[in-house]
Amino acid sequence: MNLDAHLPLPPPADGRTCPVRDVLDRLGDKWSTLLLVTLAQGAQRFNALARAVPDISRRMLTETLRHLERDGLIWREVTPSTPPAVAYGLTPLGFSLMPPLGALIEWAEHHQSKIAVARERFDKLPMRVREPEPASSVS
Amino acid sequence: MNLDAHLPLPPPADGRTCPVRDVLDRLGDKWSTLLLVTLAQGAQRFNALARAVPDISRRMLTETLRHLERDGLIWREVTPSTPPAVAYGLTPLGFSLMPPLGALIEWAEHHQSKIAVARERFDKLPMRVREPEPASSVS
DNA sequence: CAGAATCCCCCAAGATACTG
DNA sequence: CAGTATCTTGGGGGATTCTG
Repeated sequence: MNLDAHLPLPPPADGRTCPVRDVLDRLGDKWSTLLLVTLAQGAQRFNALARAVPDISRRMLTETLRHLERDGLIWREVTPSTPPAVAYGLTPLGFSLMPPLGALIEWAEHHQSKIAVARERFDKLPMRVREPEPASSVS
Repeated sequence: MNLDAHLPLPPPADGRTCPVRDVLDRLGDKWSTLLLVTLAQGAQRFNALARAVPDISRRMLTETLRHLERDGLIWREVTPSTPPAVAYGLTPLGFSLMPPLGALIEWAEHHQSKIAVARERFDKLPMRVREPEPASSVS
């Protein structure tokens, strides 16, 4: 398998100036991915999103949506009625993220059982199997 | 675009029991992705990894490697010589993650400029453009 | 309805020092 | 060389309360 074809990372060593880090860090926070996936099914209003992701606090919902909007991944539309209605949806840029993101999610779904097994095996290891005692033939 | 084809998420709303979260959370931490990508170029020894990723502390390097090993994404091989030599490399499971992960990285590289522009635009917004004063026609 | 503001806690992660 | 052990801090994120 040619990995370079998949991993054209010019500066993989430098973490500070690497712009890829910025993007990946965002996706790595607790709610961004989940919200993007939810919005991929269609534009939603604020409370609809809150219901779709029950365990998110209002604060984090607002904050995460703000970040995603800032990055241009979602749009925000205010209908100034009373009470106001605010809708969110994916931008074209946001939609363009879906295929790779979906692929990653599919990978996770497809291999979750293997990972669970690996974790179980690792955890029941006697803790010193990985560190074989240094042959005590010293005396 | 058919998003369901990319996003077969049975329980997208439940965050606690969703096993996809576990996996994605790991990839979302500060060093996992970078180490996986580095190891994709070939197995490396501990200090070689430390040199390849200069700004990681030894503690985080050890800890992140341990997590990845626990998840079955990388293997760890101890050669009990003096001084000991420990090598790390991707397992088949780890390699299987590379295509989707590489795709995500490519997406990030390809769209970083758009994101940068979006952020700039957002940040120079007068802060109240997004919140038009509610038409006070309520009487 | 859609947030803003505030308080608080936990832990990821850095720095430093020691070891087989 | 390849790690531990300990101390410390920033900020991510929860709970709660207030408002237009």
